[in-house]
Amino acid sequence: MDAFFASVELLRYPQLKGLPVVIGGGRRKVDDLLLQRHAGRELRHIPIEEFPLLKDYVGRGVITTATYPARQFGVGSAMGMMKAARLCPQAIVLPVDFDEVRRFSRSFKSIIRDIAPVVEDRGIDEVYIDFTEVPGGQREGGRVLARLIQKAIVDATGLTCSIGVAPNKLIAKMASEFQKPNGISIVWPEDVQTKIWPLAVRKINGIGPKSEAKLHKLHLHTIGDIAAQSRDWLVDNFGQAYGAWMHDAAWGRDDRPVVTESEPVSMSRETTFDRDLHAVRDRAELGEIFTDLCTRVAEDLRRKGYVGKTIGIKLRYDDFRIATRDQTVDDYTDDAATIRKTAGQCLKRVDLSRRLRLLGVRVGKLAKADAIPAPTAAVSPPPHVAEFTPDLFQPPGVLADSTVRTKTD
DNA sequence: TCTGGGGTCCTAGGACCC
DNA sequence: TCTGGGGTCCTAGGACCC
Repeated sequence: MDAFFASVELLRYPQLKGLPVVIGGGRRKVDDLLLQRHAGRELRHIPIEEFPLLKDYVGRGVITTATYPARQFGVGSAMGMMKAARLCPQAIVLPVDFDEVRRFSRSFKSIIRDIAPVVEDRGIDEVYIDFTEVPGGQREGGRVLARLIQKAIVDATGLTCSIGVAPNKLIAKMASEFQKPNGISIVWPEDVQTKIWPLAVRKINGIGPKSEAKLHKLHLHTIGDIAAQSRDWLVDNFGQAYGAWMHDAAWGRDDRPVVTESEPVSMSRETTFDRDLHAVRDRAELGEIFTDLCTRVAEDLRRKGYVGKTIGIKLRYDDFRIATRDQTVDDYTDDAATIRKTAGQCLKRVDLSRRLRLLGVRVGKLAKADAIPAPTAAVSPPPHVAEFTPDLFQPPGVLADSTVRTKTD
């Protein structure tokens, strides 16, 4: 989908069309006042001058989506709001309306599935579609079907998308970027040398900032530069799995299927604080946030019908270092109090002397709740078992955690 | 003036088992 | 007295993606 979050907002505020608009920042920080002032009035009649501007933004958010006019100023996804404000102070800023975005996400995906049923979910604004067996899917190299999908989506939602058609997911993903916005691009196997090899290595889905930096250090800048290396050389420099994959990717080889169904692996909630917090000095505030995160993860699990048995925490320190701890318990759970207790034990095993900017809670090793029999009290060990088995080789702070493991003693 | 939130997958060492 | 080769699970960190 083209500039998805921003496009969804433009449906409500068509008066902003053609202007630099960015979506992002904290929830409800930006336009509550605006909406209050205009309660009962049609949103498309709110004067442009009354929308909040990026230069007035304060906070720690990043940009989720920028409209194409805003991108001309160098503003883009994942950029900090403060930096964006310097590049384009006059941009209008709106918060993310997740409920609305999810509504449109479900809508465009369902429209696609009605036309071509083999669809792989790739997040809120992206899918892979298998054209192979769709009637007419091969006409004009897929262009006819791509046009049909674009038209069906724009007719139903008013939103545009860009489509890449290629022999595999790897090339299709790159092709989808060629004609943005509202474009279609067809890439044939024989086009790899002319259309793919000149591109920067970073355009490969799977090469991120770290690998890009390493490739640059080795004087490889384009995908063609990678393709010119031997498989063995790439394996020597990037490891067996990644090196071999990189070689295949540079040659446009990818045999991954379009996967239509998958089970979640983990669910988590995390939050960045308005200001950095200290475990001791801001104990009460942190405690509240912690409980809230556990409650919300538990709600997510129940709403979606899952239970999990690996419970973990994530911290981000003021210097941006990340620490994670997790612990696998004996019984699957979706209970907020259980999650909080176990996550609390994880918290004791991590350095809390530094100030924190983020706290997160995660539940992994998920299973469908209805596939797991409810745990019975009878299988729990008597409490005294735990009390008499302290582990002398662990530092004092870790003792609490050893009590949980004693069932296996 | 720094840099969100929700995910997946991979690696690597250690415990433990047969 | 010196010591195998599988395998799985757990944990921590990290790269990457949308």
